[in-house]
Amino acid sequence: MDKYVKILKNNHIKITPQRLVVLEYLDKNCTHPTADEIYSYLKKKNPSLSKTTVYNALETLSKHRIIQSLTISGSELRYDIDHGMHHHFYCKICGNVIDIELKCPNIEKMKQFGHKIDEIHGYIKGICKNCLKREG
Amino acid sequence: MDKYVKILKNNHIKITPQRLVVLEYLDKNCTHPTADEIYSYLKKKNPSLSKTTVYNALETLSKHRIIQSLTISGSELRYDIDHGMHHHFYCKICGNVIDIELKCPNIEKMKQFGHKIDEIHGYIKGICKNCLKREG
DNA sequence: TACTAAATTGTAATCATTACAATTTAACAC
DNA sequence: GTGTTAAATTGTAATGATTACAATTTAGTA
Repeated sequence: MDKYVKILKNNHIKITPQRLVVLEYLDKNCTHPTADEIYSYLKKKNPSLSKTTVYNALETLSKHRIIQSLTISGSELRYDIDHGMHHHFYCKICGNVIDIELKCPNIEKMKQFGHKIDEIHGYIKGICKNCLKREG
Repeated sequence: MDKYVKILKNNHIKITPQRLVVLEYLDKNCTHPTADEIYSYLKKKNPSLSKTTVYNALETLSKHRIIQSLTISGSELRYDIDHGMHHHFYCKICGNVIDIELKCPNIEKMKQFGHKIDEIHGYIKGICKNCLKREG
């Protein structure tokens, strides 16, 4: 069975072609795209696709923890296939979001506060390696 | 000399009453308010205050690292006096943002990636202690 | 194959933030 | 103190991401 069909089935999510292409896009493009970037790309091969559907699919997938939304840029949400704990770096110049493969050693300590923890995000902001080189 | 005047002077920021009240508000209210919350409150005693001015003041103060903006909620920016490294907890039910006084032990490890690091944000999302109690 | 709840679609609305032009003011020189 | 000027403030209009909603279509099941 198709990989993405299986993921939706396992999560008891109704299988639709729209959800499948959104999920596939996120699985194959680790660029942390915005909803609009996903929509614009998929629209080419799926002309009937609606942007609202992309938003709906992203919400459904997020709810089931298949993907996660990143608030790192502050002006729009970006999306990421959920592949284990890692952090993110946001470059203020080029706007790219880069995975930072570090675990958070604080997770255990968080428990002491008594809140129920669902998500942990580590956002680092600055200027990326490439932009540093280019800008001198 | 007034505490807030001194902060602006030290940062070579032109002193205006609008900037002073915004800074004072953030210093005295550690509730991580939105621009609109700051504006609404200050407007009462400063009827001529414009929301654009609040945004401008927040941007100026952020640029000089006197305050920082939090992208934790995803739908609006929240502001915080910059009082040393700490994390933030966002309650998905009541919307409150709570300080989490934990240092990030990863800061040293970040250097290996070669990016210039300006800001580090630790965002934890879930359900806060109070909402857990209330909702059972 | 038919049924039904749920998903998709397109349009319109919302809301935080930014752009911009006109007016006012802080800081500085005299 | 007064005059000058660049910068700040103000109000309005524009932008842009996201959400609301109603009509249509469809996935999953009997």
